[in-house]
Amino acid sequence: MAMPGGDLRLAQDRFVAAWGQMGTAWGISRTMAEVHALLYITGEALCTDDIMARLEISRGNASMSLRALLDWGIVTRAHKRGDRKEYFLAEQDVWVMARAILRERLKREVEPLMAAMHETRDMTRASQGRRKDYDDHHERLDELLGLFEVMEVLVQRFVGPAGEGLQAAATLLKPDEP
Amino acid sequence: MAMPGGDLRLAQDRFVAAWGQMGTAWGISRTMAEVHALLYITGEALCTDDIMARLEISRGNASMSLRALLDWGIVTRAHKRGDRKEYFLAEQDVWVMARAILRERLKREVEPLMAAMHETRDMTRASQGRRKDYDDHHERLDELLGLFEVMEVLVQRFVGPAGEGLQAAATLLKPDEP
DNA sequence: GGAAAGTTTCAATACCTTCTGAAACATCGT
DNA sequence: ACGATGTTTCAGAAGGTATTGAAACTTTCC
Repeated sequence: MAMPGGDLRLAQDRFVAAWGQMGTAWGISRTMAEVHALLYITGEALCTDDIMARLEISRGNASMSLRALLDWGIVTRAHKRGDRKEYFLAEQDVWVMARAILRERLKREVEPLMAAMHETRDMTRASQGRRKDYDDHHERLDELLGLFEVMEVLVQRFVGPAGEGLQAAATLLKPDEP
Repeated sequence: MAMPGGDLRLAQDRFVAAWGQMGTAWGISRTMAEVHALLYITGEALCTDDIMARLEISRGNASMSLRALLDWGIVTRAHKRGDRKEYFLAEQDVWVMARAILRERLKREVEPLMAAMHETRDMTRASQGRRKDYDDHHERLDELLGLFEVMEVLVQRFVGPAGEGLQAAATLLKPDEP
């Protein structure tokens, strides 16, 4: 019975805000998350000016965020016939989206950490097997490296190239619950 | 060949720095991550002053970070006989640690988001089935909610109360590779 | 009970990331 | 080739979170 029309926009705004919030909590700039949220929830191809207007952000900010989203592979360029303006479209398959995000974060943040841990371990290799404190140190590093390796395999397996794995695994897991 | 003794400390510092860096990238304060890293990698029970000295941070900061780590359940209090000072010890089982971290973040960041998405969907329920744009909007929200639900189940299943699931799953997955 | 040792809180400050706005740059149509 | 339209970059400003340092509070021991 409410007047229909404005509430869709309100709902979109709510979603954009929530998604933006989540972004900040996970180390993604709020605007970047909001731009993505807007493109996803509208499902439309929007141009930079549309985004600027809707989110009330500057051109520079919009441009930077769009570039980053393109880098992440969760937004693609689109063109409208007879219009040389560039439009942007969010990946609509949430599984593809999740894959892209996980892959990117794994590459950017987890792999450097693992490399650092390996280097850290090498720093004290000379004293290995001669002193308990050094051995304990190595074991702790190895435990952590093991954890990350397993997680990496899991992620790559589920959201890697094949992709449908996650879905299958999830349904496979559910029946076990009472 | 290198003089042994100092290099363990250097290696620990390296690890602390790397872990701290990772923290910031995932929305955890650098200091909190560093305190945790220090406690984990030394494996020792350290008191606030030890941590302050080693990390060169203020008392207030150390206190806040320790409190947060206790809240997360990845650091516990420890007492030394004949010393009324409080010491802190990091959880040494990396699987327990991972479980605690995932559980906490799920609760703090994912669940509020899901709640917001449900609310968002309810905001436009009135127009459901009457206009295509509204229906598309609902479908997009449902897709995303579905993704999060599956991920939640996965995480809860693997790192939930039972705990050893992840390890098993990982070894189960590995053989598939060529 | 009171001094000493330990712990927590909080307003002020520092720091760092994000954002703006404008200028430089690129591309297209005529 | 030139003007018009669209895009990127960047130095400076804004904003927000993390950190400090000191004061308030708590506990323990004599």
